Amino acid sequence: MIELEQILKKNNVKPTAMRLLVLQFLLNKKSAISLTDVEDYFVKSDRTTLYRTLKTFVESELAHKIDDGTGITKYALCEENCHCEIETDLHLHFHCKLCNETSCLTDHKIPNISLPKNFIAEDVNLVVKGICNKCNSN
Amino acid sequence: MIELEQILKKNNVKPTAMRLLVLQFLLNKKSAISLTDVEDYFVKSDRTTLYRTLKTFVESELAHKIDDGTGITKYALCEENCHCEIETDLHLHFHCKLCNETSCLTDHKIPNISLPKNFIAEDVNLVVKGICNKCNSN
DNA sequence: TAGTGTATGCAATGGAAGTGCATTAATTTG
DNA sequence: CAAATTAATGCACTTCCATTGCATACACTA
Ligand SMILES: [Mn+2]
Ligand SMILES: [Mn+2]
Ligand SMILES: [Zn+2]
Ligand SMILES: [Zn+2]
Repeated sequence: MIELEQILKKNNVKPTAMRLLVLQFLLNKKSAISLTDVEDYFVKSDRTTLYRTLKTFVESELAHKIDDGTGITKYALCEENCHCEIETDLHLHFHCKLCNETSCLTDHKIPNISLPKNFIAEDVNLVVKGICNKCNSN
Repeated sequence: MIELEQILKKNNVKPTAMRLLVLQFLLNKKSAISLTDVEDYFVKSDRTTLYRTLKTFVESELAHKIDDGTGITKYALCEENCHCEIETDLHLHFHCKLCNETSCLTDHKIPNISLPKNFIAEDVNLVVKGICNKCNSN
């Protein structure tokens, strides 16, 4: 678990006990998680602490926030060397209506969007809703 | 203003006084509006009525809901013959960080999104945030 | 005109994000 | 090591918006 510490330190986040645990939790998840998910798992910790832990992760570019349209903010760890850049890092997010899971399709980068004259793009959010591969095979 | 009635009737919405007024309000707006926008304009009407009016419009495909990432639901009238179909009707939405306005770029349809094997797309939300043409020229 | 269904208004609820402040833990400094 | 400073945590509270329940008013039909 020294590795966990390294990850945090690399991003200039002090490795507190709580942060290590939340990081581990995130690492184990293949799909994006909500604050409530973390809260339900770490029942003994305070919601605010968990909230701020996630916030810290996002601010230090360890994780990114996902607005999947459900109204509940999701979080997922960033890929190695991600800086959430619009051209290189931003990717498609998929929300399954059946299992209700949101996942990062990191291989599917946001396509180039042409905008009308004089519009400047600084951020893009692309969410596809539908049925995921797991639910589709049932 | 008989035209307004026609629009509502065409979509099987009974043309009450309130609905006609809200429809007119939407027609006059070039950018998307929030429930609070409507509420601020029609100060004498109840918020719930306005809320349900917008809901009715969305359900009868007269308008569409827009999740622009601000956390505040926006509404805009649909184009003629729109059925909010994923291939033909869904379009790009732009949110300006400066003037805080969200607009429908109806000429910019959602590009074809390739998904991994066995994923089914049923809905897509594409929002670009940045600086709009008006704010850019200042 | 009576009766039925829909629309409206008011009050209350719910869910989630975010903040203020006191307390505790960690770190720095003398 | 002890005192002082800084950072992290926990608890209570707030805010904001979406949504619902229910009573009343209105519109339309038989
Ligand atoms: Mn992602
Ligand atoms: Mn639109
Ligand atoms: Zn699924
Ligand atoms: Zn603008």
